[in-house]
Amino acid sequence: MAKIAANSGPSLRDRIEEAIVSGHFQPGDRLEEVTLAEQYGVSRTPVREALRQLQEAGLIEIRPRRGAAVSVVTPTHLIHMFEVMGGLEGIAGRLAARRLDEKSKQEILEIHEACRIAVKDGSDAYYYENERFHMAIYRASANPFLEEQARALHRRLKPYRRIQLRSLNRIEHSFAEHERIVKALLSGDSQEAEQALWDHVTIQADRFHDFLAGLERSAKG
Amino acid sequence: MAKIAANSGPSLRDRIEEAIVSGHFQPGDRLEEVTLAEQYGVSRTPVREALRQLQEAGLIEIRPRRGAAVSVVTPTHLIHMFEVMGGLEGIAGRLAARRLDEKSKQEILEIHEACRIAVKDGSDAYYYENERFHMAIYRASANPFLEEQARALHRRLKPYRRIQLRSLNRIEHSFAEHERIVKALLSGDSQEAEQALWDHVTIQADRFHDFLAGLERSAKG
DNA sequence: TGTCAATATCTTGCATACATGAAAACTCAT
DNA sequence: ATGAGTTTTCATGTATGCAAGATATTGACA
Repeated sequence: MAKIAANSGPSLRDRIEEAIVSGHFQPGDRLEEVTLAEQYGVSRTPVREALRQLQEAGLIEIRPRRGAAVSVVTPTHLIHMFEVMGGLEGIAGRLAARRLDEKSKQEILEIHEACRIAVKDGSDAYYYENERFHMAIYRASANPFLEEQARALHRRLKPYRRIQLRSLNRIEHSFAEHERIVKALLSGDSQEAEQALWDHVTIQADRFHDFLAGLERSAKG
Repeated sequence: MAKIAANSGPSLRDRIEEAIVSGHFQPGDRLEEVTLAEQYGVSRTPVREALRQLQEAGLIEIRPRRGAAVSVVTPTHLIHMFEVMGGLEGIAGRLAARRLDEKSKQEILEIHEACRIAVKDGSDAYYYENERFHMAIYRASANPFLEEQARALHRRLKPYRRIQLRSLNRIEHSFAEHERIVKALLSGDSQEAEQALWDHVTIQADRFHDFLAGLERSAKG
C-alpha cells in the first residue's frame, strides 16, 4: 500500500473509492483510519466520514468496534449485482427507445462507430468506448435519477467488466450485441431494447463465471 | 420540531432517516448538526457521520460550508424515481417468476389473501399488507442485492405511496393489479410478471401526478 | 507441545476545541 | 429610504484527546 499524494479537488470519498475500484485496495483489505489519514494527509475525522459514505454505497463494510474492510464480493454476489445492472440498463434502454431525441441519437451513433474502430485496436480502446456507449444510453433515458443509479453500479462493477472483456472473442460478441441495441433504439422498439441490454449485461456475469471456473481448474490442474 | 428521545438500538442514521420519511423533517428543512446533536443526545461527530450516509442515500443534500437539508423532491424527480422503482420491481418479478420456490409461493399467496381482506378495512390496513406483498416479491427474486436496493428505494418513496393510496378507488385497482402479478408469478410467466409490476408501480407516479394537479387546481380555484 | 487464559496493545467511537468561510446584520453614504 | 461595503455572528470543517472494546501476545498449565 504505497503512499498516495495529498491534495484538494476530488473528495476524499471519491479518492478512496477510486483506490478500491482500481484495485489499489483489494477485497478484504482492512482500512484503518489512522493509516488512511496519514496516507491522504488529513486527520481521522474526514476519513471516518468518507468511510461511512463508502459503507452506504456498499463498497466497504463497517462492523461496530471492528473497523472497515473492503467488501468481499463472491461470485454469487457478483452475479446478483450484474442482474441488477442488467435490469437498470434494461429500463434505460426501454425509456431511451421511447424518448430518443436527435442529439442522443447522434451521440450514440458516433460512439457506436468509435466502438467499431476500437474492436480492431484491442481490449483497452474498446473498454473505454464501451463505457461511453453505456453512459450515453443512461443519458438517453432522460431520467437523471436512473442515470445516477446506473452510473454508481456501473462504476462498482468496473474491475470485473474489465476482466471479462479479455476473454476469447468477447469484444467481437460485445460489439455485435451493441448493434442489436442500437438497432432497437433507432427503431423505437422499447421491448427489444430492454431485452437486448439485459442480455448484453447479464452475459457478462456468465462470462465472469466461466472465467472463475477456468481459474479454479488451472489452479487445481 | 419536537425533541426526540435518545436511546440505543437503531443507528442514528436510521433514526434520522425515519424522521425524514415519516415527514417529521420536511423536504427543504435544514438539518443543523448542533440541533440534531442536542435532539438525539449525542455529540456532533456521530451526527455528521449519519448525515454523510444519508447524503449518499440521496435523502439529504450537503453543500460545502452550507450545511445539510432534506432533499426537495419535485414531481418530475418523483416520476423518475418511480420509474426506477418500477424497473427494479420488474426485475424482481421477472426473476421471481423463474425461481419461485414453494415457500415464497405460499408466503405471497398468504399475503395476497391478507390484502384481499384489507381492501375492505380501508387505507391503513391495505397500506401495511401492500408493503408486505412487495417485500415478499423482492425476497422471491432470490437476489439479496436486488432485494436490498429495492427496499431502500421503496422506503424512500414511502410517503408518496401513502398519499396516492388515498385517491379514489386506488385500493381496489391496486388489488386487481396484485392479482395480475400473482397470476403471472404462479404461471412462471416472467415477461408478464415484469410488465405487471412495472405497470403497477409506474401507475402510482401517474396517480401522484394527478393528485398534484388536483391540488393546484383547488388552490387556484 | 498444545490449549486456554490473562494482559497488553491497538483501533475504533465519541466528545470537545479550534479554524474557516458564509450568511446576516449593521453602518454609512447617496 | 435604499444600496453597497463592512463587520459580526454562527454553522460547518478539521484536529485531537480520551474511553471502551477487540485483537494479539505472552505465559502458565495440562
